[in-house]
Amino acid sequence: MSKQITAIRGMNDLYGEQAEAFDYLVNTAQSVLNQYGFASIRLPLVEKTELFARSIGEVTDIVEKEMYTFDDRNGDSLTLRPEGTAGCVRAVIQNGLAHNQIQKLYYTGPMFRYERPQKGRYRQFHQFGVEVFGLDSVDIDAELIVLSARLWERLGLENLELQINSLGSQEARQAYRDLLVEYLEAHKSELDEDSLRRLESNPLRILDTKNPDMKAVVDGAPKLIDHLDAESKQHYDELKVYLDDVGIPYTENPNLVRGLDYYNRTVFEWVTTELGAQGTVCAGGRYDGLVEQIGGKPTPAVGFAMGIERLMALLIDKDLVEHNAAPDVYLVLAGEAAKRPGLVISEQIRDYLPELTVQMNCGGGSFKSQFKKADKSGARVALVLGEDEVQQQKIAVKYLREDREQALMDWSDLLPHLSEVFQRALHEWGASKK
RNA sequence: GUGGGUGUAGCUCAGUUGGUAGAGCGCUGGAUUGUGGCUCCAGUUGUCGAGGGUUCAAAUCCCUUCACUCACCCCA
Repeated sequence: MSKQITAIRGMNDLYGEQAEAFDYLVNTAQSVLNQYGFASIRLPLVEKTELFARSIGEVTDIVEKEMYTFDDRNGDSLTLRPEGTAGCVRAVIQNGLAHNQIQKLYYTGPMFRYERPQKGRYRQFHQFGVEVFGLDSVDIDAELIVLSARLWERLGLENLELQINSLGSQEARQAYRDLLVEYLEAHKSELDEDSLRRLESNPLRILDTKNPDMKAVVDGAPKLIDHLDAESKQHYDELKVYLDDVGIPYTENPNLVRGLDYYNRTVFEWVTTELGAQGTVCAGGRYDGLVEQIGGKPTPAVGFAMGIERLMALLIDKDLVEHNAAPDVYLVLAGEAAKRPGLVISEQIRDYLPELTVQMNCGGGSFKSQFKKADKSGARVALVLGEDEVQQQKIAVKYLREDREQALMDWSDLLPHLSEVFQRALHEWGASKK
């Protein structure tokens, strides 16, 4: 026996309940976004490596050690996208979409990061991203938060906490960063190993530490919110007013920073305590400088991304997935001789009553086991097609889960009666169910 | 990259102080039932994650390795 080929670590097959949850989530998100007038954009999975280096930040962990990077046959360095914003911004610039116009876009698909897998974190994971270009004022920041809240409501998700913060302008943030480093240098002896490393790479992230021993140091640190530039301060205050207006509760988290370099001003996260360590289910913010940084004209921009696997896990845990509708009709074939006409008749039903879903039993099985399958499928009625001694070339409509039959008729009579019989059957079934 | 836990049937797992494997679910067939739901009977599948070692004998003890999983880190 040859060695079994397995999937790549951290890249999972989704089937059954999970696949259903995935599709349900994406479809629902899409429908909400369409409701808000956002348009779909489909983007490549592979981009030039330089794009991510320039946008995400050269010294982030993502770029330094988590990207799937390889050489194309012509020697270009390419990378499987580790996130969606960079590619979206590139596409918007390249296609002139931000030229004196506003774009409200959404996309979904796989992202790739070489990380050690754990709950809610995989090497191939999926995001649903939303990006808006060309709007500077805070009402769009608010709309993004509001529409995400509506999505949670549509999905039936409760207990998601909204955390907000402002990073200020690039300049204010830089100035604050210097101030923070100065403070932390003075308290270097109290810092843990991770924080000492971050002091070099990304000092703002020290504020976000999970180490309780660091609480005192972090609490004593200067707050970014106290060092915002005036415009950002006003922008942030307005955001809170908008959120109050629509009645969306939020928590101000002064330690909420971003792993990606390009954010400024508004940042927000929807978090849950029900998923273990990976509690952020949706995160985003403003990135006004990024378009220019990647080579476009200065264009304000704001967006967010949802982690599909994490939301899926919540939906499944709470049994919130709206399942695919059961078939209306399950075709039971009594005897070998019924197989051939079975296909013909099931197609005739689909032609005649295209709104019905018809599942045909294929591959045989005993009469009894076919009924078991019919029952399991959740179908409303079983259409029994028989050519054996019992059925004698008759069609029988049987109500599943009820002690009711049945309209026997010859095959040749099927089509004229089909509509009437089914409609009556389905109607009565529906009525009895209520 | 670091640390903990776990690998036995398609799934969930049991397997006592070492004696070459079991249950439930599922699946298949049958009995009963109003040709399906409940009940009952029968059948079905394993290189016990992989490689090596100790032993008369290893799922069980030792070493190595791989995979899964949780946490750190990172992040959606």
